[in-house]
Amino acid sequence: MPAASRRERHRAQTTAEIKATALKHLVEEGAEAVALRGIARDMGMAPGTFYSYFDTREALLAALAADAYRDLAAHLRAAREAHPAGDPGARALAHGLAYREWALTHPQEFRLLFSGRGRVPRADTAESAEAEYELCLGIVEVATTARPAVGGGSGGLGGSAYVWEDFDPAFTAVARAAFPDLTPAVLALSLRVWGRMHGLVTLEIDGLLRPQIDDPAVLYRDELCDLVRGLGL
Amino acid sequence: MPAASRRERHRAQTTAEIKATALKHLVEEGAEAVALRGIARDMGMAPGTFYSYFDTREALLAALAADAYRDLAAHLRAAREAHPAGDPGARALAHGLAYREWALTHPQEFRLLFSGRGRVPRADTAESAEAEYELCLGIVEVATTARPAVGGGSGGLGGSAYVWEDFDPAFTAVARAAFPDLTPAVLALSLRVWGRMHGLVTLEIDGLLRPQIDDPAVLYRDELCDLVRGLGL
DNA sequence: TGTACATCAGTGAACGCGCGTTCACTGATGTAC
DNA sequence: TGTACATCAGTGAACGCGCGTTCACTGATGTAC
Repeated sequence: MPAASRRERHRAQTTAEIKATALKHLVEEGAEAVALRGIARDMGMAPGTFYSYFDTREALLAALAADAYRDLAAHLRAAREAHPAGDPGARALAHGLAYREWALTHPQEFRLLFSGRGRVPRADTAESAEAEYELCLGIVEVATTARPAVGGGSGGLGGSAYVWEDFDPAFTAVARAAFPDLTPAVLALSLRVWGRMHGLVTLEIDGLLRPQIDDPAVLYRDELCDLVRGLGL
Repeated sequence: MPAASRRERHRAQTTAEIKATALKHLVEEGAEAVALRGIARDMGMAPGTFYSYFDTREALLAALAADAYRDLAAHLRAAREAHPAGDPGARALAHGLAYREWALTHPQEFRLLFSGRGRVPRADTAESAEAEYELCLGIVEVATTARPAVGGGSGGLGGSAYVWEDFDPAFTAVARAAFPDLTPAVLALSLRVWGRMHGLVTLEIDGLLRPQIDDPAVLYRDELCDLVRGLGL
């Protein structure tokens, strides 16, 4: 592969600058405030130039979303891996705490990823779908460490019987490749675990917890501890 | 009180029509699509007329949100009251199922209430604050029925020690008036219960569950059953 | 190494759109005597 | 009951804004011979 040409390097650089400028607007004012003209203005370029780099405004937002997914997934993985594999409880707890931490420090990105899909860009490229999967796989990793009690014991996280057909084939293929011991029950459990983390965090981000309780952190930690206990870790 | 004048009746009627038209747009296209000019167009009136009825676009959205809160709270209460007070487990389960049901049948209203506060109108009138409280009180009602195990037993939903000062005084005043036996621990528990219901429902509404699991209803029901069991009901 | 051609980032103007809000004004409804 | 005045819903035009996207064109960078 030959060294990147001047054009190629410049192109990559400008693409990055567009994304960086867009991200600035996203962070400061939210996704609706990410406007081609605003970005062009900030960069001192003509509005039309944008279309040399992205097909459409949606494509830009999709790119930002893919980046955010990767960033979040990396943050969660780092949190997990700060604890030894032999202590799955600590890893699960760390993952959960990191989820809230990232959401609080990146509220607009969090909203971009999780709020109001349909009007916000879907992951269409293979690249961003991969990033989305990676996030789920992190939770699956946590769930796979759960102890037998999970199966349906009266104390643990019981549930209905699940079979592979209940899930998206593309996703299960990836998940089973990553975790050979995975069972449908554990996959279902993963989604429930995600739901538990997501509920309190979303309520807090959207300002629905704050007015009523001073310190949502304590509440969230309690919930996570319960969760870890429920997983038998 | 004298009978409403012709003007008053007409005013009430037009206000209702504006809200109804706005709601139609909200339901069909989302909150961003609720536009004064669009509403005026639909109603065959001049754009400026709107300002005889609402101070601003935000005020209209706040009114819609207050209505939605009331509707949701009523739906949940009806679900609870379909079961006898002597069966708190059934009431709790019904409340939880009704939460998802309402969200699925009113996704845009659900988003209006819970997504991206800050850019969406806050409840500013005493009226809409009341509607917001009512929703919380429904969950508190569920939580107050929880059995002693809640206190911190290893099997139930344990947690940190909470005191009244951890919560918003205005809210606790209302809540304690409604439920004299209420303790800080139960109030904290209420918020956690809300979080559990909210997490999976939000993920589903935002399309994050669907791609991966075919039938989120089963998952959600499992989660609720676990919750009810955790509450000792 | 130098020339001829292709590529494509970037320009600047324009298209067409819809929005929230304001304002001077008309005309019907309500009120006071 | 009738007249004089106040209220206020409703009009229609305008203000000023920003947006996404397209298009004919310039000029620099890259490629082939």
